[in-house]
Amino acid sequence: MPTSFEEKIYSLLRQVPRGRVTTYGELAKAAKTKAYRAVGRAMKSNPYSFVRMDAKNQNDSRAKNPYAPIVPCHRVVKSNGEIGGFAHGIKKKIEILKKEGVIVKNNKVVDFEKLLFSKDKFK
DNA sequence: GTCGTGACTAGCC
DNA sequence: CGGCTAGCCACGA
Repeated sequence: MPTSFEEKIYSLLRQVPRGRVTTYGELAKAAKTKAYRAVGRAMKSNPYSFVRMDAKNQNDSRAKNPYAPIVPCHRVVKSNGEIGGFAHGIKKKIEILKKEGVIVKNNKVVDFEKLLFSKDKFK
């Protein structure tokens, strides 16, 4: 079970559309906390981060995109645009992002500032 | 209750 | 650019 803190982070993170990215810092601010690190921690320990590689139910909208975790933790990057970490491996994270239209070069998001989903865009 | 750990950040050298 | 430091916070042992 996610804690209330994690719930908050996840609900915020789910607002990030595909093709966009956000940062640990932005999430923290949006959640009105300074727990940058705790945000990262929530990612690695969240039970919903698992990527569905094999959606059986084709009616499931998530089935169209094999990389559709309930919580899109791959859309979270570091504040300077670098990729950061990922439970399934940095490489995989980059792949997924690329699939969604986010180009990553030298471990950094291209046009990071443009793609950034800043805190005032959260509800 | 305390302690260590970390997918972080910002500042300094 | 790389490396180190001090803050930061939640969580599990």
